[in-house]
Amino acid sequence: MGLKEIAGELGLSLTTVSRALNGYPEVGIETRRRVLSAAERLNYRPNAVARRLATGRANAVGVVSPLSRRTLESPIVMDFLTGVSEKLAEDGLNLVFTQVQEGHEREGCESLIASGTVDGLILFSPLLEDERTASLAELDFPIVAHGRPLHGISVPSLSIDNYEAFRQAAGHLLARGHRRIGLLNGDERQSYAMDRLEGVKAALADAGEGELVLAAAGEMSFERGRDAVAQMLDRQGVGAVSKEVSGAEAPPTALLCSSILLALGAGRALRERGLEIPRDVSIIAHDDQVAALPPILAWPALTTTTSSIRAAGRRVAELLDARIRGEIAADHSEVWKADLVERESVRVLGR
Amino acid sequence: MGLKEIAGELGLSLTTVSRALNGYPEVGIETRRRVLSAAERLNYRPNAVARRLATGRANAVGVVSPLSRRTLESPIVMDFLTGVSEKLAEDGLNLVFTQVQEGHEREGCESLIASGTVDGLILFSPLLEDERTASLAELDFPIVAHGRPLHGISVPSLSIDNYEAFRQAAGHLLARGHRRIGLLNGDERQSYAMDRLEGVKAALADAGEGELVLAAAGEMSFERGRDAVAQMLDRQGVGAVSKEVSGAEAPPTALLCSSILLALGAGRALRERGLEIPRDVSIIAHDDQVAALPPILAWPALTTTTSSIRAAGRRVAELLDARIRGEIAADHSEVWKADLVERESVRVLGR
DNA sequence: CTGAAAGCGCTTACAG
DNA sequence: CTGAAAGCGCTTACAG
Repeated sequence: MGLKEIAGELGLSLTTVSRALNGYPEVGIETRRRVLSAAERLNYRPNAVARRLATGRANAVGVVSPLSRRTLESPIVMDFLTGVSEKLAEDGLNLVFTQVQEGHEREGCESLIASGTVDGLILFSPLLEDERTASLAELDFPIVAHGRPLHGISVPSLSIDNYEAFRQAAGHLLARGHRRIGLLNGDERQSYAMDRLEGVKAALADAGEGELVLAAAGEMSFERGRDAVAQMLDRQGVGAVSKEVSGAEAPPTALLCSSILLALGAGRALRERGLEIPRDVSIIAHDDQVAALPPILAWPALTTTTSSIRAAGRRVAELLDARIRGEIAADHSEVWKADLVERESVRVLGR
Repeated sequence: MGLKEIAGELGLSLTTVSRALNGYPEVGIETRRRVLSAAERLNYRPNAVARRLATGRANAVGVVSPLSRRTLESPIVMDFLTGVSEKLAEDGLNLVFTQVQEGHEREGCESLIASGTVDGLILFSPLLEDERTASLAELDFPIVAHGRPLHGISVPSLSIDNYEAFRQAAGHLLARGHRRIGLLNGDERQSYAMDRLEGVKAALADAGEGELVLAAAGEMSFERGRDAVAQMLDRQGVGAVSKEVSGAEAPPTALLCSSILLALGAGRALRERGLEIPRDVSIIAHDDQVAALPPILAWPALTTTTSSIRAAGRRVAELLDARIRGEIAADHSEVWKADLVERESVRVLGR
């Protein structure tokens, strides 16, 4: 069931059979018909490995994602991957998935590249924001990043406008009378989290009033959301929230959360202390539109800044495809706007 | 930076260089040293594609997972994948990930196999339980399944003892005075869900009392959990639950849920109607120990049957490795026991 | 202990 | 429109 068998069967050369199968124009119409039907009949499947070696094209792309940090965000990674693989499947490309220990991203990429098993690489968010992996951009290999690259790296990238999304979200709260705002952010060494922090600050500056009374950064897990809020409340006194004690030491009346999971954790800490959303504390969270974690998981349903991570995955795969074909430049970058979707977790404060 | 360069540099043959690099014993100690240091100096990376073609070994395994049904369970798939990829990374194997449209599992597997890019295949749960993919077992290709294969297929597999887990969970409820039990199950065409249903039935039979008053099967999402319980309550009247009206038409006092997400949805439906867990309804859910979805996501924390899907992923990868090397038989199967972990979602009913 | 040569299954100039 | 031949970068009998 190799090319050779077909050629033998038909009394043709390997060359002709190969060309007929690959749709080269110079093959006679009748010859092509015969080849195609023989291939069908013999259930011929080309050996991708041999083809790779001959053409130098792997027909596969790699996705590199750091292990430990990501695990807690697994639904997000998975939805991204689903988007990527949908698009790749349409184009007949394989997806080689590599999780690497944090800090070993560079090696992971290099060995994938050197092994010749991929034509291009997708970096999931934080990678390019790590100094150690910054040099990957100079590797002269097709790479597309999800996330805004730092350090002046020029890699094609797709990111969402985190700055604007969180500026708008904070503005939304300020317009509804909130003055003490908290931010439960992701790891602020990563651009998306940095941008969100800056966005919140910008909104406060624009408004000329209000302050950021809690700014926690780190892992975006349920536990951390709960712990951060619990700590704050226990330190400042639970009563402070509902009684709206003023002053710098008073807890926030509203929380911006970088993920649904973080918001769920925050909600738990509040509820454990008898506080209610949005009566006592309002919440806006960022929603990657992960099927497994809808904003209605929270009670009440969360107001969110929304952007589909799955659609982003699709688009990143498209961009990588284009990049491999040399159709887009190394500094191509796309920025998607996130939508503010109002639900039930924000209260208008009386004056 | 190929073998040829090193050979040229050192005045050795390709043969010797290749053998030195691959640790063959018949190479002179001094020769090996020189080759190794030259390889290091020239930053030699073997071309995996060429090696594949020459050896017939791909040094990669494929994971095939159906697309649509899985998306809602993405954290589970992802944690499984993480387990698999951890183990594969240790062994220097690549992971080729393929999501296929439901019903196209067979094609997905076949084309991966035919392409020669993988040495073995991992089937994620439901695959082998589909008649169309049953024939894969006869393909004479190393395959390991996660889940209990149906139809007398003999593929090495790892599964958890779903029957026993749910029998025990139902027994736990029966022992605490519950007589009307509901089951929110996954798709019962799949073995894990079938087994859970049977387990519950067995417990009821053992006890000689109690009945299954709600048995819903389908997608394991938050929405479906909520809708199934909402429908039931709205049909039978909310009051019926807390007042513990007896009779066949009365709603369950306890719910067994095949996933945390399902339990969260059920909890939502209850809360929306003013019912509380476990005061009005007790819940036990199955927990795959997915980092993103801990049982404390629910309020109160859920009592669960627990088994790590990530550890299962690791083990499945190990089994596939062994299978590829011919170390285990086609009918090798492992069954893991799930642990019943008590938390706060089960109430003892007064008599 | 080392090397010349064939081969893995394709693709693709090159020649006709 | 078709074919003979070289080549992709390795591995591995086989011979010495």
